[in-house]
Amino acid sequence: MFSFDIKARLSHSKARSGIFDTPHRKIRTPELAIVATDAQLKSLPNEMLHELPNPYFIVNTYHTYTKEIIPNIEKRGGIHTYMGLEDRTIATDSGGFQVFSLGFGRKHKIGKILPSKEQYLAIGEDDSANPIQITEEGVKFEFDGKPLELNPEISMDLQHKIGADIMMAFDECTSPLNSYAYIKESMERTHRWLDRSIEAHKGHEHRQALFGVVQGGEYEDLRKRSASVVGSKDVPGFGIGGSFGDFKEALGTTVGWVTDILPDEKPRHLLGIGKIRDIFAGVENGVDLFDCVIPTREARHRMLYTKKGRLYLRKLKHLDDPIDPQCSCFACKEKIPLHQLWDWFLAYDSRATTYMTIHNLWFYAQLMQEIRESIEQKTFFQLKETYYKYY
RNA sequence: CCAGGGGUGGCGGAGUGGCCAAUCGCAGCAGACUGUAAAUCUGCCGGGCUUUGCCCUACGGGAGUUCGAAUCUCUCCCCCUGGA
Repeated sequence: MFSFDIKARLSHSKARSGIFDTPHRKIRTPELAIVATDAQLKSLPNEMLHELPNPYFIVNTYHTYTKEIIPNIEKRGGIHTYMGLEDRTIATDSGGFQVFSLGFGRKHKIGKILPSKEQYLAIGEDDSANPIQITEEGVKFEFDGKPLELNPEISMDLQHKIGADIMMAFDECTSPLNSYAYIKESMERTHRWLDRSIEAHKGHEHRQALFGVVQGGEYEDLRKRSASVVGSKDVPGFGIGGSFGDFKEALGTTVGWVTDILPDEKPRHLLGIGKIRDIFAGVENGVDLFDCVIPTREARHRMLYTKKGRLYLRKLKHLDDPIDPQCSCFACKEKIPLHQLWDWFLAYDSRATTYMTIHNLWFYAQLMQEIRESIEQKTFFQLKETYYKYY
């Protein structure tokens, strides 16, 4: 269980394809996890989940905890039966990301990827009035008026209850606005939290794979330090989190510092990354697993993924054609015309976002398969060229 | 025919003498979205320009009052609600 077999490697690159054996499925890598924050996909009825082509999903511990979904998951005997996905690999995020996204990130209305240097200078570092208190012990916050707490032990306990195949160690995701000193301090705390996560996970190793998470922001020395500390732990795989630099091209380089040091024979999951260019950059730098809200969120925002790039439904709303005649998703197979999707959208008919979500998920499933095959057939760089024309 | 209430930008609907080219919502146009507080958010949205400003045309039509009117008066047209 949790063996990782690398099937093919690409020369002049760190890219590899492989098979990660998890209790519910052997997933072929590279693969992207679809984000099901509340143990369900937004805009998609649970009954339809098992009809999706995607083999890998990720559920959020923070949200299932605060919304008290976990007891229901337990009652159904775990996340796989709860979601009706007995034959898929499911991961859980630790809740650590919310420390950032609901704390510092929300205060500054910023994601972990910095939009521009100007914004950085305009905002500066200011961590006052962070609604979430972070200490060595863990994190205290309020939800719906009631005080709650999250720390490595609590996160592990909750993730055990959810029962996913892959779990993430409890970490803190820092912002590009944080100082070097803060990112270093936070990273070291994340390392200590990793030891506590591993300790709290004892006895569950056969059933659930705990991934240690590498942090260190955009700094080479911190990333390398984190990779060597986290990489030395006896865990079956690794997450790579945080921000990767103040311009998008830095992602590959930053990830590369980490994957050079992490044990080669274990899988790496690049947390929360999923733009198409970034997937290619990640794969090229030795990433095996990804997860991202982009396919689902953008579908709800009427952005359709096709081989010819991202398409605004708004601009195609008069067309009688399906989204992509080559695609085999439900929307395209049923030849649902673009104008119909638009009419549904205007009428607040959920079929609009449901079909668009399904389409984008199909697109990403297909993309990941093409990437795997291209590594095995040594055509990865041609494939990358093709996609870079439109993405 | 009488009484009352209305007619505002593509639509809905504010405004009732100057700060009104006119709040706001919808639709329209452009963009964003990376371990999901997101079917969300941002910008534009009468026309033209030398676009932190200027000019033109505009709040049913016309005529007035006034330094100044979408806002007041008169008149005409149209719509709605009661009553003959």
